Amino acid sequence: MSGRSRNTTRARVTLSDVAELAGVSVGTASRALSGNGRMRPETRRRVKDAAQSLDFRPNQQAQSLHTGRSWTVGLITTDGIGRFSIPVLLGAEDALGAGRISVLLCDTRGDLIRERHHLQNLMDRRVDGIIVTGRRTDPRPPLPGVHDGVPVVYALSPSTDPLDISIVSDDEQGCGLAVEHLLSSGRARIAHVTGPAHHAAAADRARFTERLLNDASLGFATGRAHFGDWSEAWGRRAAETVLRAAPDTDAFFCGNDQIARGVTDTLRERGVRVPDQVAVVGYDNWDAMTLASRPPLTTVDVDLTEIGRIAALRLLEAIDEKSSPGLHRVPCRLIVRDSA
Amino acid sequence: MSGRSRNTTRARVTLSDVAELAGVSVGTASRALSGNGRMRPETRRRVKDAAQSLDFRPNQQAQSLHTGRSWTVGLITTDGIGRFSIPVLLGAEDALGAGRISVLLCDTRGDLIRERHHLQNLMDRRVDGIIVTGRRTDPRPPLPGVHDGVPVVYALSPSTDPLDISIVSDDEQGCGLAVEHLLSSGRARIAHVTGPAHHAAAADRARFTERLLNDASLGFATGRAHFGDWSEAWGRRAAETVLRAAPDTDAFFCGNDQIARGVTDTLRERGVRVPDQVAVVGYDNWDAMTLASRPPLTTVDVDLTEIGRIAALRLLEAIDEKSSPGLHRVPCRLIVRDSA
DNA sequence: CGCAAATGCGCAAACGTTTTCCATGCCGGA
DNA sequence: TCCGGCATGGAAAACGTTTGCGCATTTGCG
Repeated sequence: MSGRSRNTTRARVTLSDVAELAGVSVGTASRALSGNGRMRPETRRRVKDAAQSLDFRPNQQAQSLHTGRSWTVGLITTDGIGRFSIPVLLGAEDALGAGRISVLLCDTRGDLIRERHHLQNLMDRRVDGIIVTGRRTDPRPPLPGVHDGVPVVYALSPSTDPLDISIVSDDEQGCGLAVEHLLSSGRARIAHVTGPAHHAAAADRARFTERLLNDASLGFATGRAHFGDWSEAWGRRAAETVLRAAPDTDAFFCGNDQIARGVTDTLRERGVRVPDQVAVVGYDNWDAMTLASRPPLTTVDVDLTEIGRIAALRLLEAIDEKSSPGLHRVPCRLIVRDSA
Repeated sequence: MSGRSRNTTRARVTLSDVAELAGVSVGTASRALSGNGRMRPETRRRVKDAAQSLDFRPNQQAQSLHTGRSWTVGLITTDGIGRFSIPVLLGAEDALGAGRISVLLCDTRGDLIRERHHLQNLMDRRVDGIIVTGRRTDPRPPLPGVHDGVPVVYALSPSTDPLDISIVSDDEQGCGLAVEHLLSSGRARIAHVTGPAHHAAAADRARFTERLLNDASLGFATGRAHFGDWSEAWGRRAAETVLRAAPDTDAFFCGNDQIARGVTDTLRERGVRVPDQVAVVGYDNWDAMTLASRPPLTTVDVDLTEIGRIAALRLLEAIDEKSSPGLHRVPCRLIVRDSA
């Protein structure tokens, strides 16, 4: 056996090795490989063959140093990396990875010190752009101290500055899908159970839903939205409350899937048939909840991956100076299962 | 208002700007800031002051080009970025970010082509090391074509090559915790419900559990482990089966929390009191399942964050040539809640 | 066949650092 | 007074690319 360890390739090959083998200068070799400059086809061939036979790969650091582009973007997630930021991240990585751009991951865990530190690091590395994302849909203050020419896109949590580029979910349209679906299947006594009132996701959805019901000359079955937390336990409790306050309720529209599942459990245990007697619609389309629920939940899918993808595309535009500032809303989709 | 957009700082400052302001040469400025070389304290001060007043930050790309270290590691996740790889990733990012090392994220989505592509990209960027992680605990073939001197650590899914550095969860010890807990609380008719037999996580845990029961002169309550999938629905069905086959079963040890929750639901609906009559123990400590379950689940916590952290530390060692090859097992913890 | 234009390719600067080597200038000691 | 040695800091090479410039050499056209 050779002394070289397994799974390895030979030491690093530089452009000058290629040039030497091809019998040309480094400059020519560079132009031959990049396609720039005019030269005899035969020369180009010779260089390309040399590069191939040596398995040459250009040193990105050297390239970046010279061109000023690092082909890297920073992805800052503020609220830990969780169920919401992952799909966004995936969508972004997908759109960026299609080109030669890589993603530097930074988790700030909601800590401003850490955020500044990571930001500084990203600037030092000369990233071409930055995507900021977070768990909550509440607006967040813009990143402080970003250098000129480094564009930033906010995904999921928009920036408070309307001139920044932000990509968010279209909650209003999402609520529209749910309400529409319930109304068109003949429901008219709709209750709304959701998360904490101080979360934008809860407050906004409640507001939109109320307006939509009003537009149909209806209101909440219980006269108000029920704010609590995002848990199944709250869903279970709230369902009891609603059934007591408005026994003729024929539908629950819930602020997320966990609440919806809790509601469904209470209904089933009380012998209320879903969806025959009461319909239930969730929000988020979280498989682990919607599929395990009995019956599986009809829900509003916030297309997080698409949000990430669009954020990445917008960032690429901005990097190419084709900026398009402002807020962009990504539509939701209704996933119809058995609960409504 | 100035023409400069908000939230920005002045154009990039280089070391030569600093040197000029301090009235020294670039070389001297470099030494002054890095602490290398001897020089008059006053000169060093002058340079440092200049650097500070200009808000100088060295260009990482230039540094890396010269020193050969990129202060970057690649994190390849093979199975999409999911519930299991996230905490690993977080732990790694945590341990690495403490230094000046950043993480380049690569998601291969189980595609070998994509894996090669990402790997190539990481090599081109001259990463200092690579962490490979995946959703499954099944061993995976080592990364092909890694250059000499670029260490690789496998987290969660070990490499099939025992000479590679792999960090995995200690399933045997984890099962020990669960079985121990059940036995010491007087259970003796223990059933085991778990995922697909062709998943290492399922097969291993079943094997370990059986051995542990045998050590206590016991066996599975139903005489065998029950393999299915990782879902609640399977847990619900399996519970029925077990209760029919061995009505005197007094405990369920489940391969994950979803199955455990399903089991618990069936038990409750059949009027079996948990944990009074039958105890239930899950695996993974997935909050969304364990806390929403009624009662909340006692479970084995696979310390994924710790796995990520240790993987990062091992990688750092390997980068500094203090390699420690082989498999390393991270112990689990038992989280006792109300179900057992 | 001669001249201008086009083509092909090498040279060297540049990107922003780090580091090696070397030239000062100053000290003390002989 | 002269010299060795040390402290200080400058010049320049190096890392591996890209690219502007200019010199040959070929080509085109009259």
